[in-house]
Amino acid sequence: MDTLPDVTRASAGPIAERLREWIRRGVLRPGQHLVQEELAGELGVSRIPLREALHGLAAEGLIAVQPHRGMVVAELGRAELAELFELRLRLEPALAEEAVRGCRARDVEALRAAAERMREQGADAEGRAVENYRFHRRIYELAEQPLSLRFIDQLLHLVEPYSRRWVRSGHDLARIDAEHDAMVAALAAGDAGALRAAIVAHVEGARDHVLAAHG
Amino acid sequence: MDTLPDVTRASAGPIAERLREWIRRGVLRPGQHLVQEELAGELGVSRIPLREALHGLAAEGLIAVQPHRGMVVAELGRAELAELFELRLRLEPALAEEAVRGCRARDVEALRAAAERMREQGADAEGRAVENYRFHRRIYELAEQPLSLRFIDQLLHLVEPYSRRWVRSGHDLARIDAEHDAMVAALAAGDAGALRAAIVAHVEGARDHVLAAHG
DNA sequence: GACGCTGCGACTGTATACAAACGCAGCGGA
DNA sequence: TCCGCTGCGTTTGTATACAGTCGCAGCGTC
Repeated sequence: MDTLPDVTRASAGPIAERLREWIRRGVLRPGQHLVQEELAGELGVSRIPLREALHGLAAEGLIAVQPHRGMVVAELGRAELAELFELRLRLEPALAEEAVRGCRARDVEALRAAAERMREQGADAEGRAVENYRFHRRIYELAEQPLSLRFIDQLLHLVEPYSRRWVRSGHDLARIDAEHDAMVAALAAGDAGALRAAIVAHVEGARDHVLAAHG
Repeated sequence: MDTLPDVTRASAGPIAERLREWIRRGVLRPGQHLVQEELAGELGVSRIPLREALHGLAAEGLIAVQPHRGMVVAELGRAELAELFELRLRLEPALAEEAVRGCRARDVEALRAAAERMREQGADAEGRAVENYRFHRRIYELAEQPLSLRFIDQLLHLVEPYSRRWVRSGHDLARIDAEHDAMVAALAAGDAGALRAAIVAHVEGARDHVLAAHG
C-alpha cells in the first residue's frame, strides 16, 4: 500500500500549479520579488494557503525563501543550468529505455497525436511549449517509475523559464518536430537504443541553445 | 546572481528539519497519520508554520497529502525502493567523480575524521546513521553541484527510514567502515574510478539489504 | 440481518487579526 | 560631505477563530 504522490492538496495544490505555470510562462520572472498580499489578491485567496503553496515550490527549488525578507523566484546561473542539463541527461535517457518496455500500441498512437498537436501550433510559442511538455511527460509516464518522474518534473519545471526563450525565438521548429517523430518511431519499433539516442540529441540540443542564449 | 537554495525559512525551515529527523529516526513511521494539532503541540508552535513545513516535506515526497483527510508519512513499496536505489546509482557515482576534482588535502582529512567518528559509534545505530549521512554528504558537497546535492539529499531522506532497519540490525559494521576507508583513500589518491567503484559497491550493498529486509 | 440515512464529533482548510522584523527616509553629528 | 542613528511604514511570520469536510455511530427501513 504505497502512499506515494497525490500531490493534490486541498487548495495549496491548485495554487502551486498556477504559480508554476506563471513561472514557466514568465509571468513571474527569475529573481522577481513576490509580495504575498499582492499575489494572494490576484489568486483570490488569503496569504495562508498561498504561503503553503510557496513553501512547496521552495522545496522544489522554484522559489528561494529569505526569512523575514520575502520570497523570490529562483534564478539559475549558467553553472546551475549546465548542471541541470547534466542531470536531465543522466535521468531521461534511462527512463526512456524503461518507457519502451511499458509502451503499448495505443500509447504510440497517443504520442503520435501529441506530436501532431504540437506541430499544429505552428509558431505559437506558448502552445508549443505546453504541448512539448505534455509530449515528453507522456513518454516518461510509460516507464511507470513515479519517483523518477517526479524528479524529472522538477527538472523540467526549473528549466522552462529559460528554455522558453529559445522556443520563443522560433528556431529549429522543424528539427524539433522531426526529433519527436523519431522518438515516436523508436517507441513504435520498440527500439530502446534509438529512443535513447533521440532523447540525448534532443536534450543536448536544448542545452546548447539555452546555454548559448544565457551567456 | 543565483538565488538558489537558502532553504532556511523563518520557522518552517527548522520545523521541517525536525520532522525530517523524526521520520528518519522512525519516531514518525511510514504510513502514520499526522494529526496537526498534536504535532504542533509537541513542537511548541501553532498549526500555521507546521502546515507550511509539512507542505515542504510533501513536495520532497516525504509526506503524502490527502485533501481534507490529513497527511501521512510517505510509504514506499518494494518497487519504489528499488527505483530509489536505481536513481542513487545513477546520481551518486557521477557526483562522486566530480568530488575528486574539488577535493583538497584538508577535505580528505575531514573525511578521514568523519569516518573515524562513525567507527567510534560502535554498535550505536543512531550515532552511526547520523555520522554515515554526514560522511556521504560531505563527499558530495565537494562536487559543488548544488542541484545534484539537493536531489541526492531528497533520495537519502526518502530511504533512511528503511535503511535504518538494516543499520539497526548491526550487520556488516566492519565492511561498511572499510568501504568508507576505501572512499577516503580514493579521494586522497585523486582516483575517480576507484571512488566510483567504492560508491557503487556501497549503494548496491545497501540496496540488497534494504530490499531483502523489506520483502 | 443488511443496507442506507442522519446527526454528531473531530479534524482539516482558510480568513482575520496581531506581533515582529526589515529597510529606508530623515535627521544629527563628525 | 559622509556616516551612523532613529522612527515609521511596509511586509513577513504566527496565533486565534471560524467554516467546511469527512467518517462513524446510531437509527430506521427494506
